[in-house]
Order: sequence, then structure tokens, then C-alpha cells
Amino acid sequence: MYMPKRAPIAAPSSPVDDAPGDMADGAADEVVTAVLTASRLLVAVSARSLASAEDTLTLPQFRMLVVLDSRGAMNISRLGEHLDVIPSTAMRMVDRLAAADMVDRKPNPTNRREIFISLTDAGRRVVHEATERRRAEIARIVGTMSPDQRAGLVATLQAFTEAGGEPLAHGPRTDVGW
Amino acid sequence: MYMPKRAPIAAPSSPVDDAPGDMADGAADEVVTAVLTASRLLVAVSARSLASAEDTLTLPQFRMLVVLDSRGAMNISRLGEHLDVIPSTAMRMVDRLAAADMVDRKPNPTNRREIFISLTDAGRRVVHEATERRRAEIARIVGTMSPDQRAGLVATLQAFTEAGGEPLAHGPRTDVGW
DNA sequence: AATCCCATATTGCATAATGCAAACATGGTG
DNA sequence: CACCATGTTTGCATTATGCAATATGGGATT
Repeated sequence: MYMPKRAPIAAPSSPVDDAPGDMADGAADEVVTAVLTASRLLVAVSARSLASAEDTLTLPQFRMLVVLDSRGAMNISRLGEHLDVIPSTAMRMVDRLAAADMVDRKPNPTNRREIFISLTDAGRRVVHEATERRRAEIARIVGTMSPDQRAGLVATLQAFTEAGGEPLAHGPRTDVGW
Repeated sequence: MYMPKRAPIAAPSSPVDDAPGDMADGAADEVVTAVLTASRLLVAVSARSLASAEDTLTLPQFRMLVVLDSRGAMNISRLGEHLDVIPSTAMRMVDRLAAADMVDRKPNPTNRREIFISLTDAGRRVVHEATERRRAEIARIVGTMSPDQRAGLVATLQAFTEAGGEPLAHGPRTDVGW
């Protein structure tokens, strides 16, 4: 297997003045790089653990199953909202997961417009197993951090996400890239 | 534009015993969720700022241009390593960026095997402009954090990434999903 | 020199995810 | 009923990606 070294992606250093009276120029880049580099590691580890079984899942698929597992059955539009994708995207994902017998489509008798998507038994089993596999992998990494570090990391990241505030808008594709 | 609310993706709560004498069960999930949620925000913001111009870029394309800008011309295999993708993937990305006149292919006279990829003037301009746009967007978010928080976040994330250690292996696709 | 192996680039193949637009059905409201 | 909002579905186009196979060139060994 191809095993390249990891290289942090720094933003091009531009000799531009700092933003007017706000913060040092490099601060934003630094945070972006740190977060995205960490997330690439996490995504790689997750993808590996999700793929290391009989029923392999992609990360988006895993996310969909997790949503269904934790929030219960719902229609495609709602499902898409939870995943921050438009309905047609959720649609195709459901197509594939249904083909793999992980989810079911059940028309809602009282509202013939909508279709409820629910986990099959197989889907539930798979998502639980995948979760365990991933948990084990991640624990190996997180285990090297002190509880203080862990707590601080989570708290700060949540603050950061909170600061972002704005709901994830659509338009530019975000599957493609980090 | 579709504007769904952001929902943190929690791992399915499984009533399983904690890993034998290591750490609380939820710790790994908590960190994963925090990092991936933050990164989704960041990716969305980045994608938006990269797309908000005449010459739009995807995030992977932006990363490629940044590598070329900061490390100079190199062959396709090397380029792929910097981006953690196999050569054929780097190949197609170069195809597209070359079609958009952002990069050049120049055969190496002294080694007819390899082709050197370099930024065109347009490519350099675009990557610098894109960087500025993104920097401005991110600064708005990062600006709400105290310098202490920022520093702590970066330090902790770097520690985390360090702890991950292992180079990003290939196999399961990682474009698909976070 | 002939051989053999490794590094490179390149292309065919397949797949997932994604957004957008359009078509179509259903539910409510005025 | 006329209209509009809500949902599902499909056609279309694109990007990124890995894998396998092919072709070419560099070097080293015999």
C-alpha cells in the first residue's frame, strides 16, 4: 500500500499587512491548518475502520446510518438536512444503502407524499459494529492525550464551531476536499 | 439556497463496557465528533470562499496549488505524495488544472521519465487571491476566540495529529466523507 | 551489450458523492 | 377549483479517488 508522509498544508505566505486592527495574519491559517490536518487523520482512520469488515461503509454512509440509529426513521428530506445535503443527494445515498439492505423505504400511509427511511436489522448491526471498530482505533490515538487535554480540545473546538455559527450553506461541493 | 441546520453526528450510544482499564467509552467519540464537526464547518467556509470568484477552485485543487506555490515545481508522483493521493489521482487533477491554465507540464530534459508540474502565472495569482479570500472568512470566525484559546487549540490539535502518528495509508477512499 | 528491475506517467474502468434543474405527485388554503 | 408549498425522483454533469495494466526510460548486474 502506498504510504506517503503527511505534510501539513500551509497557506501560501503572503507578505500582506495584517487585517486592519483585528488579529495577526497567520492566526487564521494556523487554525485552519491544524483543524484540517487533524481531520484528515481522523477521516483516514475512520475510513479504514469502516472499510475493514465484510459490510464496508463510506463515511457519508456511516453518518447516515448513525442519524437513523440515533434519531429514528424519517423522510428523505429530513435525513438530508441532518447530513447537510440536498434531498437528491440523500436520495442516491439511500438508493445505495437500500441496495445493500441496510435501510428500508416505507411509504407513510397517512401522507402519501413522503417515504420513511428506517434501518434494517442488518443496518443496525453494521452501524454498531462499525462504531465499535472505529472507537477502538480512535481510542488508541486519543488515549495518548491527558484527560485535561482531551477536555480542553473538545471544549475549544465546540467554541470554534459555535463561533462559526452560520448553518452550512450549499453550493460549492464539500465532499470534494479538505 | 438550501440552508439546513447543523446537527452534530453523535456515535450510536452503545451500552458497552469501557475499554479495559483505558479510558471512558465516550471520550473517543467526543473528540471525533468535535474535530469532524469543526472541520465540516471549516471545509464549508473554505469551499465557499474558493468558489466565490471568477476562477473557482475545489479544495483539493487549492491544496495542490498551495503545494506547488510553497514547494516549487515537482513531478506528479511527488505532488501526489504531498497530497496523500496515488499518482493517477494527482494526474487527473493536474489534467484539470492544466486545462484551466493554472499549471504547466514541462518534461525534464535530463530525465525523460518525469514531467515537472509548475504553477503558471495565472495559477499563482489565483492561489494567492483564493488564500486571501479564505483568510478573511476564517478570520471572522477565529477572531471571536481569545488568543489563548487559539493557541491552545492549535497546540492540542497538533498533539493529537502527532499522536495519530501513522502516515495516511491508502485504500479506502477518503474524499468521500467526513 | 543484454537483461532485469524499478520509477514514472498515463489511461481504462468503476464508484461515491454532490449540486442543480426539471418532472411529477400530494396536501392545504383561499 | 386554483395555487402554492412539500416531497420524491431522475437526468445531467463534475470531481475525486483507487486499482490495474501498459509503455517508456534509468540504472545496475551479469
